[in-house]
Amino acid sequence: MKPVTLKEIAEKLNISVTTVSKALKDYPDVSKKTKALVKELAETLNYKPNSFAVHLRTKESKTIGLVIPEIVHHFFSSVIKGIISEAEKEGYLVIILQSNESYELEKKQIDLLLSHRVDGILISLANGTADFKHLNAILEQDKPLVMFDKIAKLVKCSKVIIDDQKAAFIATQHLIDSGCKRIAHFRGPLLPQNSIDRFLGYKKALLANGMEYDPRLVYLSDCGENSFDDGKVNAAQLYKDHSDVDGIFINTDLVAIGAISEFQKLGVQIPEEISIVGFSNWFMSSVISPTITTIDQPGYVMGQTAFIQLYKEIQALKKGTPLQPETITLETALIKRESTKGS
Amino acid sequence: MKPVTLKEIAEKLNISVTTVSKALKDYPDVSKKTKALVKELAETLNYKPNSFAVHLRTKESKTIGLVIPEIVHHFFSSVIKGIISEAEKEGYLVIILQSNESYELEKKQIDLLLSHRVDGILISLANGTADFKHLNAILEQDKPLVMFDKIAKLVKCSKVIIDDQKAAFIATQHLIDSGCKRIAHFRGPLLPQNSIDRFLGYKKALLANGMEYDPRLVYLSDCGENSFDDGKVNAAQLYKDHSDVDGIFINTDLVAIGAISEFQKLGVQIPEEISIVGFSNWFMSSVISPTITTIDQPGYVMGQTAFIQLYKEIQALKKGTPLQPETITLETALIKRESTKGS
DNA sequence: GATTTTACCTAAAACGTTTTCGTTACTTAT
DNA sequence: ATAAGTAACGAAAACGTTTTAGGTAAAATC
Repeated sequence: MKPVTLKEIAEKLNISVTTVSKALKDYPDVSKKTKALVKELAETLNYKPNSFAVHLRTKESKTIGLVIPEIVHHFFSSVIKGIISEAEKEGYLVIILQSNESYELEKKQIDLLLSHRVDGILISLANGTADFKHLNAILEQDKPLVMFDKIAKLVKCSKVIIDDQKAAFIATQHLIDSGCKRIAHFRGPLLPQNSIDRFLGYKKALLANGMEYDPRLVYLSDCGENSFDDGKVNAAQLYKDHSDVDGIFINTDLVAIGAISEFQKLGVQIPEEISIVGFSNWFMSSVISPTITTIDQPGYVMGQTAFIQLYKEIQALKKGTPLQPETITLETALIKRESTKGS
Repeated sequence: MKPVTLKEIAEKLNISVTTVSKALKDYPDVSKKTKALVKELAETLNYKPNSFAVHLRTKESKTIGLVIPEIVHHFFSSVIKGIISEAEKEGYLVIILQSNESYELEKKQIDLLLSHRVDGILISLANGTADFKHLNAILEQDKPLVMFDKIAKLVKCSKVIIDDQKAAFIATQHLIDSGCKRIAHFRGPLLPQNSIDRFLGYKKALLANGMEYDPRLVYLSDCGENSFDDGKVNAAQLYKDHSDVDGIFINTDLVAIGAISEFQKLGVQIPEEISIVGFSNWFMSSVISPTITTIDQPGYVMGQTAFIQLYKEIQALKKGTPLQPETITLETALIKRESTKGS
C-alpha cells in the first residue's frame, strides 16, 4: 500500500540506507554482489524514489513550467506538443498554465510556477503584456527563461521566434507578384510584437515595390484578438469602404477564414476579385475551400527548439557557467494555395 | 539569490522556526503581535514555502497527471483547457503527457506520473489500449483515477463520457428524418469503445426505422486513425461501390471534412445527393463550406467535470472515506447545418 | 611484522517543512 | 499561599533521500 522506501529495502537486506542508495546509483564503492541484491529487491518491490525527497536534497525538480496564452489553438497546441516530446527525452515533466491573454493571470501563473520551484520557464506572452517585472523576477532568481513566438525584446533572455517582418514581406510580395494593385492588411490587435512586425513587413513590401502605403487599408481587430468573427467584420467593412482592394494580407489564418466566409456571402470571388494570404498555416487552411495561401509557422519545431534551449541553460547553470541569452530565428515558408492567383 | 526559508525569518526575528511556521498558518497559539511581525517580514522577503519540503511532509503534491492520446486536436485541447482551469481554482497543477495513441507509451507515462507522486491521474485511453494492468496499478496504489472520453469499461474507476450510442442514434435518425434511404457509416478504427458505440447507435437507428443494415456500407479506417485522408479514401471508395448511398454518418468531423472535400472533387452535391453528419463539432465544421451537421461533444465541460470528480476523490481519500466510482454522462446535442437537408 | 593500500560499508548531517508534545511564565480561582 | 488554568513559545522528530567523511577489515607492499 504505502510506497517502498530505501529504509525498508535496507532493513530487509540488513544493510544501511546509504548502501542501498549507492547501490541503486551504481557508486563504485559498493560490491557487485550487494548491488545485485539491492537492485533485484528494489525491482521486485517496485521501488520508486520519492521525488520530493530527491528534489529537496538535490534542488532540482526535473520539471519546467509553460505559460501560454491559449491552449485551444492549432499553433500553440503544436508548440506544446513539441515541448513535451522534447522534454520527455531528457526526463523533464511540463506543467502547463494558460494566461488567457491576460497580463494579470500571466503574472499569477509565473508566481505559481516559481513557488513550485520549477527548473525553468517557457513562455509566450499575452497580447496585453507591456510590463516585464514579472519576467525579470524570474531571471533575478537565476531561473532560466526562454520566450517564444510572442516575446518581449527588452527582456534579457533567450528567445525562439520567426522573422515575422520578413515572412510578412514575402507574403505581401507574393500578392504583388500575382498582380494585386491595391493591398489591404488585417493586422489583428495593436500590441504584440508579431502584429507590429507583420505590419511592418507588409508596409515595407509595398514601398519596396513603389506602391502607395495607405493607412486606411490597415484594419485593426476591434475585439483585441484574432478571431473568425473579426475576419468577417473587417471583410464586410473593407467591402463597403474600399471596393477597389484586390488583395489582403491577413495576420492569421483564422481571421482569413472569417474573411473568406464573409466574401463568399457577399459574392466576391476568391482569388479572382480579391486574393488572400493568411499566416500560420493552420491545418484548416489546407482543407477549406478555397485552400488558403499562407505562411507556414513551424509550431512543433519551435516548441522543440525552445525546450532544448531552456535545457541547455538549465544544464549550464548547474555547472555554474550560465549561458548568454540567444535569439534563435526559425525559417518560415510561403505556401501557395488557391486563395491567390498562381504567379 | 537563494530562496528565503523559515529558518532565516526565524533568525532575523529571534524566534523559533516552529513559531514562524505556525504564525504563517494562523495557529491559535501564536500571539497577534508575533503573527503580524512574521507575516510582514515574510512578505517583504518574498517568502515562498519550498514545495518539496511541504510535500515531503504532507504527502500531498497538489499536482495531478493527465495522459492524453494527442494534444494537437480540437476536442482534446478543449478538454485540457477545462481541466487546467478547474484545477487552478483548487490550487492544483497539471502535468500533461501524451500517449500518441500508443499503449506502450501510455504505460510509460503512467509510470512517470506515479513516480512523480501526483495526487491523482486523468486519462483518455489510446486507441490501441486493450490491456488494463497499468491502469489497475494506479488503483492498487490507492491513487484516484478518472477516465474520460476514451474509457475502459472494465476498470473500476470513475468515468466521464458522453452517450456515444445515443448520440449516434440521433445523428442517424436525423439523416433518416431528412429523407435519406440508404445510409453508410464511416466508423474509424475498430477498437476504442467510442467507435463501437457510435457504430451500434447507427445500426440501432436503422433497425428502429425498419431499414436494412448492410455491413458493406460500414467503412473502417485502414490507417487505424481518424484523419482527413481517411475521409477522402473512404468517400472515393463509397462513390465507386455504392452510388445509391444518399447519407453518411461519419465517426468524426475531421473525416467528414475529408469526405466532403473528396465529394466536391467528384462533383457530388452536398446535401442534395449525399447528406453528411459528422461527430464532435470541431470548430472547423462551423466555418467550412458547406457547414457540417454534427454532434456537439462538450470537451471543455468534460475536462472540468473530470477534474472535479478527481478532486472529490482525492479529498475523500484524504479523509479516509474513499468514494465509490461514478460514471458521469454528459449531454450532447445535434447541431443541424448545411451538410444535411432541413428536416 | 609493520605499514600502506584497497574494498566495502555506515553514521550522520542536510534539504525545509509540519506537528506533537512539552515547557515556561503568567493569570485566575480557592 | 497554593492549585489550576491559560497564553505563548520552542525542541525535536519526522518525511525519504543524497553525500561527506569516516571506519574496518582484508589484501598488498616493503
